[in-house]
This record gives sequence, structure tokens and C-alpha cells, in this order.
Amino acid sequence: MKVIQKKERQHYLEEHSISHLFSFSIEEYLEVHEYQRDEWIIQEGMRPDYLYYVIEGKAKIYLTYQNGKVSLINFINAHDYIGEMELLHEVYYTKGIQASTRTVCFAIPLRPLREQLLEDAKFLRELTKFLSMKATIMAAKYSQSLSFPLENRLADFILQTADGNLYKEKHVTVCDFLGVSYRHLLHVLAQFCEKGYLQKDEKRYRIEKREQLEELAGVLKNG
Amino acid sequence: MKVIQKKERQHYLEEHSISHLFSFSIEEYLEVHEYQRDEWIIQEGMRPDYLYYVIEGKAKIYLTYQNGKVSLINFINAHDYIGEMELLHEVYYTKGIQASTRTVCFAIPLRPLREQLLEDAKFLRELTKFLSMKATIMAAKYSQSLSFPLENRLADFILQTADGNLYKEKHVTVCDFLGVSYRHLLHVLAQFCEKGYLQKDEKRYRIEKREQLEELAGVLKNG
DNA sequence: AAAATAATAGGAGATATCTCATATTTTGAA
DNA sequence: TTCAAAATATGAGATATCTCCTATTATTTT
Repeated sequence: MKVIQKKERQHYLEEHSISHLFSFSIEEYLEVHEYQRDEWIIQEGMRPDYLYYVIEGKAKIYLTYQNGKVSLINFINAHDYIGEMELLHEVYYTKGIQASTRTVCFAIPLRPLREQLLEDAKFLRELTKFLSMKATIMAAKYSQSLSFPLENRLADFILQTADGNLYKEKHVTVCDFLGVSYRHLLHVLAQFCEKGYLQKDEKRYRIEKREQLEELAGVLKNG
Repeated sequence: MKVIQKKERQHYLEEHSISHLFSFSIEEYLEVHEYQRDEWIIQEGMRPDYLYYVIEGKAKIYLTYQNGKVSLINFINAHDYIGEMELLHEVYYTKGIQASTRTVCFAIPLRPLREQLLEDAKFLRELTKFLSMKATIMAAKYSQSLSFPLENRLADFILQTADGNLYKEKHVTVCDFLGVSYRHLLHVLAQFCEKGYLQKDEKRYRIEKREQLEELAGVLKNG
């Protein structure tokens, strides 16, 4: 991890101002932290000293079970908070957060600011919205994971992460995220190719029948 | 639904005061609503006019998919909020909430109070804690549902809902909640009986080998 | 460049879970 | 009390998904 200082710090503060998220002036307290790919922003089980706000990059939330099984719980993107659970709860089992690209965050030190943050209606209102979205999304994912086979969830995932018509996620990450074995993921991808929905093209997959995938993904929608 | 008035209302206000959750005086606005078993507190897809705070009873959150599949997402108990998503977000697909026992709630009318609530740091702080717990729990459930077979999740559920050594939940509810078929739930319950972990006793199941169940449930824990 | 590690790929058999069919028992409503 | 609906029970076969194994190819590290 690198703490970004001086001119560069100033640059980030101006380019990605978050002062509208607080009713007091927070800029002077903000540190700018930069993490490299695969670096751990928060280590599982360790209480962080900062509340983070992601301004660039992507990260992953991991949880390890006692039997050693590791589960990829969610992705984190720009404009997400990290460490909000630890701000709110005295006792909390901290999950691991790992940068999956170079990631830059504002780090809000809790020691001097905790009480002030917890009194700030503007900040709390935004945080509440963020958390309610998170809760809703997790509830939807939970429900979907129980209700539908991989075929449907993978179709949705491909459509959501495809760059144009090119799907190029890493299999290992995807099977962690969708909670299936590597073998089974390949099996369903092969089925999609066989049915002509996808075409394998070197390392990538090209979407050939978008409507069919949309139909498969469609059943995940509610209402 | 019955609106409770006068002396009875006053009784609930005194017995279950929630004034400590707000920094302004809310009592005069509070309505007390009573729902019977199986009555819908909020109908799926309909925006509620109130924020509810449950003071007695239990309810269930349901979500319906386009193919008609219905999913039981979570249980709601005393001291939970209902309808907080609709308070926070202009656009939100409302889930259905059904009372599973007689349920009494404080109903906070949004029309006159919405703005005031969203400015109240004390209220927002409590709501934030509630939502963060909810998000954490959903994340844990999601991850568990992907990582472990029914055997483990059912063991955990039995221990959590057993009344002493008696497990007496309805199968239909449980298989909705754990997201498995009725057939399979019975199959795993039969296995538990065969192994002597449970003993079927009329309509109930008696826990015979608690440690074994705890061992099965234990792998869901993290850290 | 060589060696080590991570990622991709696919076969084969086992297990978890689902669907469908059908019978019995319990519960709620007329 | 009677009848219909809901819940319980169980069998049998299908499918989704997992585990284990073994290669091959990329990507890092030395």
C-alpha cells in the first residue's frame, strides 16, 4: 500500500471530491491510499482503522470458513464504502478485501472522526442508502442462488460483464463468485457453445445469440 | 388489518416505547396496526405509506419471480423495521411481507414525517445499524447456500429454531426458506433420524445428539 | 531461459437435489 | 360435521453439480 501525498493527493481530492457526502469539512483528514492488484486492503479478521471510500479500481470481498473453504462474496467498485461495518459495530467479524486491479481509496481515519461521522445526518443518510442497496442486492443474489441453476445465473453474469459482445472473465474468479465448481462452469459454458449462444474465440467467448441468453437471464428478474 | 386506538394504543406506546430511536417527539404520529396470521402487511409491488417497526409477532419476506416461483427471503421479528427501502429510495421494487403470527407494529406515516426522519441523525444511526446487520446476514446466508449442502444448513436451522430439544417447524416453510424441495428436506430429515441425531415423535422431532448437529452446523461459521 | 505456479480443459463416476406421481393425514372453512 | 385445501409421506427416475484425476497451456518467478 502506498500513501499518496502532496500534489498527487491534492489532485485526487479535487478530481473526486466527496465533500458533498458530509456536512462538515472532511478534506483535511482524508488520506489517499493506493493498492496494487492482489494486495489486501483489509485482512480477514483484522479491524481496520479507516473507513474507505473507493474512487478508482475494483476489489473483491472474501470470507473463509473453518474448513478452509473460501467464498467470494461480492465485488466492490468505485463509489462503494469499505469498512462501514466496523464503523457501526463494536463487534464484527471483518471480511477480507482484496484489490483486483490497482485501486485508489480515500481513507477516513476513525480515531479522530468516528463520533463526528455517527452524528452527521448527511453522511448517515448516504451510508444508509448504500447499505440498503447492498442488503437488497445480497437478498436478491441469495434468493437467485437457491432458485435457479447455473445456466440462468451464468447467462445473467455473462450479459452483465461482457464488454460489447466479448465475454472475457477468468473462469477461476467466476466459479468462486457463482459458487460452483470449475468443472461445472466449464460444462455449462460448453453447453452454451454447443447451442450456439457463445462462440469460443481464442481466450474469449463471443456472444452469438444474445436473445437466448437474455431469455435465460430473464427468469431471475422479479415482479 | 386493525388500527388500534385509544387506551390500547396508549398501552402499546408505553410498553414498547421507541422514543429513544428518534431525536424528536414521534409519539403523537404513531399508529398501532395489528395484523392477523397470514395477513399481508405489505403487498408485493405496492409502495407502502408507512415505515413500520415491529413490536410483537413474526413475519416473512417473499419475492415472486416472473415464472411464478415464490421465494421466502427472510424472517422478520420484533424490533425490525419494515418498509425502510421505500423510505430511502424513490424507485424500489417492494417485496411482499406476510404476518406468520398475530403481529403488532408501530406505523410511522411517511407523508408528514419523511423529511424529518431523513434529517434525524439518531434515527439514521439506528437504521444504519439495522441495515448493516441485514446486509451482513444476507451475505452470510448467500455464501452459505452456495458453499454447503442442505445437511449443514438444516442442522444449523434446527438448532436455531428448536424450542429446547423440540424441533417443530413446518416443513413447507422450511423448504421455502432453505431453498430446497420438499422431497429433499424430508430425505435429509430421515437421514438425521436414521443416524440417531433426531427422533421423530408424533408431529415433532426430538434432538437426540446435539453435538453431532452442532458439528454439522459448525462448518458454516467463519473465522 | 528454465522452473514453478496458476489457469484452462476435459473424462468418469459419485452425490445432492429436483420433478413427478400418488397416498394419507391434518387443518380450516362452510 | 363435512368437505376441500394444505401438509405430510414416500418411491422412482432424472438432472445439476461435485470430486478426483490427468493433461496442456499461460503466467510469474528465479
